[in-house]
Amino acid sequence: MEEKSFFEKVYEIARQIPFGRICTYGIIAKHIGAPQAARMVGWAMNKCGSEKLYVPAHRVVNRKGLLTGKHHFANSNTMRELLESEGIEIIDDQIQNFEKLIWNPGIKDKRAK
DNA sequence: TTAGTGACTGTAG
DNA sequence: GCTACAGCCACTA
Repeated sequence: MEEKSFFEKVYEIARQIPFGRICTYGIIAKHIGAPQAARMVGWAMNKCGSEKLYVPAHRVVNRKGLLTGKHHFANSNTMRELLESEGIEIIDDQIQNFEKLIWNPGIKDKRAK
């Protein structure tokens, strides 16, 4: 069967995040079927940088909307710059209108209420 | 081979 | 409302 690895699933979902939208580790983990394995999602993001895969890790933040993973980018402000270039406002490493920008896998373009 | 770590989340006290 | 603990899977030493 096509049982993709945990990481593969993470990457696939992460790549589905549309422009100007964000997602949380928990949402991705839950979509995979392991809502408590959100830590692995972050670990996968860390690996994706080494694998040189196109994974918008900058669009993945924790449940609070904080850029907890920014430290793993080349520069601490790289993540923020990428998000700002997509029209997302970042203040003090926290996404503004975070709840409105959340994107859920499966939902096409409906803005999360 | 075994043990530890890791960008988190949810529940309980 | 805040703090603390347990759980998940994969990779590295």
